[in-house]
Amino acid sequence: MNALAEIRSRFLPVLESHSDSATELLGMIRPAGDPKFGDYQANVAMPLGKKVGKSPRDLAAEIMDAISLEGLCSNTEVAGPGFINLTLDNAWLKNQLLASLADDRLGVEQVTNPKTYIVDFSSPNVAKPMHVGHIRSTVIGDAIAKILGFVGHKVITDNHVGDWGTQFGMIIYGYKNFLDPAAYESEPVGELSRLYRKVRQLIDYHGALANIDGVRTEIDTLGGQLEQLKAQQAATEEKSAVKKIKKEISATQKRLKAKQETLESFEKKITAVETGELATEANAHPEIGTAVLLETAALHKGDAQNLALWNEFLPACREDMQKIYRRLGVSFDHELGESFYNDQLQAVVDDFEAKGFARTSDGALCVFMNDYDTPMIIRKKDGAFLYSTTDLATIKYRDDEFDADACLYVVDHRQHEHFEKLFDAARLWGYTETEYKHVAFGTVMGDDGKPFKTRDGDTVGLGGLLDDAESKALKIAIDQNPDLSEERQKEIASVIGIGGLKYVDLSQNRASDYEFSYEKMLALKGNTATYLQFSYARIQGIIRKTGADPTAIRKNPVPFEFATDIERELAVKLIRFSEALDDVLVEYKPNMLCAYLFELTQIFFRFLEQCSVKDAQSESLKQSRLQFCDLMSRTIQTGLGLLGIEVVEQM
RNA sequence: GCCUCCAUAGCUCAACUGGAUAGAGCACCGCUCUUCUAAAGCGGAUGUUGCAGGUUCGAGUCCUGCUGGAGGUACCA
Repeated sequence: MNALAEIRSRFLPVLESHSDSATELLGMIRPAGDPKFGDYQANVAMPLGKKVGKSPRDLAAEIMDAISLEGLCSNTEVAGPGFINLTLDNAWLKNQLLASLADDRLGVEQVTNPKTYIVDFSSPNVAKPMHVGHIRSTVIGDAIAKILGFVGHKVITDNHVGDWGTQFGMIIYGYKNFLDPAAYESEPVGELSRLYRKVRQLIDYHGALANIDGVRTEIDTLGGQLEQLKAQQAATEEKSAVKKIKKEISATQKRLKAKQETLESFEKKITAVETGELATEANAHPEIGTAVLLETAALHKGDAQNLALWNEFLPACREDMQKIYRRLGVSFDHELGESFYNDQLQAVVDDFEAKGFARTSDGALCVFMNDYDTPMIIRKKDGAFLYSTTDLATIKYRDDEFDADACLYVVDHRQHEHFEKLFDAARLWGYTETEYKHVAFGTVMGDDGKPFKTRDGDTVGLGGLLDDAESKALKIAIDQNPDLSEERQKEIASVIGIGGLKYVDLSQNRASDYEFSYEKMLALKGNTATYLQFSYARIQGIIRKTGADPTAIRKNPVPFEFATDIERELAVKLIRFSEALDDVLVEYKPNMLCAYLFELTQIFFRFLEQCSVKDAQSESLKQSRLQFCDLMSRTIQTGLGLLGIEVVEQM
């Protein structure tokens, strides 16, 4: 049973007698901010007192007279301006612990009104090298899906793979012009990836070459403007005018800086090609940019050769992706990529046109919506469809097939506006029953404070990062467990290494951008998965050493004992597992569960320091502590499991 | 220009959506292993929550303005 929910349900009738918005007030009953105030606190009296014109303290007293917390709270007090502090009854707590001990679900009740959720996550582009930025959607989406499922919802996961985009035009062009047949024979994906990078580089080169003079001119112009503005500033005396000029100066400086950065990156791209081996090839393929677009267009129109190549490339690319997913332990119910929707796009566009939701503007078919300056384009003027079109088709397909109550898109926050438009368009189209939600997450930044990009050579790809995480964990695993077999050591290293990597993404508020740090990704100390996993392994050690049988512990429990304060503290935290899951689902924030597990583990390690199991003063206390250990190990295992992180018996 | 998000300890981040004295980890300095795994525990300090106002019993959180950063902004995804 969820203690918070139980307290709230006891408050509800009393609050209803004082206010019409009792349900809202329930949100003001929450875990106590400080243990000295008890376990929970109700902050309802302050706003309510104001509303009904009573002193909050009097009202709090009145509420407490009317309420029945019999058997649930042993102590209540009104404090400060009108806080109601609540302390759980120890007998009630012990009963809850016993109930959780006997329950596979650790006392977490299933929701009474299960819904169907589609969780759309990961969605990488195949055939493009994956980097560390791609891991975020995958682990966050996976965790949200698992948690939704655990609390009793029906969950359908779908990986909306990018398997139909321009990158295939590039690879096809590369295949036709630069293929190394031997390399392709022995390592097809590696060769395709090389072709992708090469074509990308040549396109960037020609793009830079074509635009660099323009950028130089712009820089000159901006520089001139800046001089003028500065002269103006010096000649102006009136305050508001000076302020205005200052603002323009700073805006101009900003633009100038941006242009200079562009210039630098152009220069880099040009030198990289001209001083390298690519120079002659660059000259031989001056029209590579348009050529690639033509290859892509041909593919989309069903050109036999390109389609055959695409069919040849795709399985290998997908298999390469699956290797990463297998290592991450992530799987999907569906992997309906963009190509899957290809033959449905025309119908979507026709429908929008027929119903008058879209009209042609500047040659493109556009959906105009009130809240936006720019329309959502669903067909380009060259007749090609876009991401938006595919997304609309996906909405329709999912509605036909799955009839979900909600659809969550776990995607980078840079696509915020795209999704706002998409959801509006979907509602316009008639999909008003489903709740669409963009579960956005922050960008992974490089150490320069700019979005993380794979730079050639000096950054590890995703696979390499996983290797490093495992090999670093392996060193410590060998050091710590010299007697274990090599196989076991490797298994431990994999669980610890991968778990640590995932935990970095999960433990942060998903909304924040975060700075990629190699050290942080591979850290095994502090607030990391390793810390949590270690508590589990410790418990397994205790169970081994004491010769206890976990099944027997659960089947024949003794009453829990609180011989020390820390045991009660641990008890309170353990029964809050269910609250932590609720907290995650309010805003789909897995870091709420990480924070819970971390705090729980901190308490647990203090418990271990203070409370010997083996040398407990009495047999009954020893049993009680074994029961704590069992509950703890299952809470960690389940909690980490919901985050997609495994545990090991020994480490 | 317009729109969205962000600014918290030296660093990386939390803060249960308006609650009581803003918390962790990292890094740094000590201490604790013949006693269930030291991948642990204990102790040590650091803050005008970017700036200026406002709203109220109460603001890191809400509103206004400013400064600084990131992203988006008609045919990329």
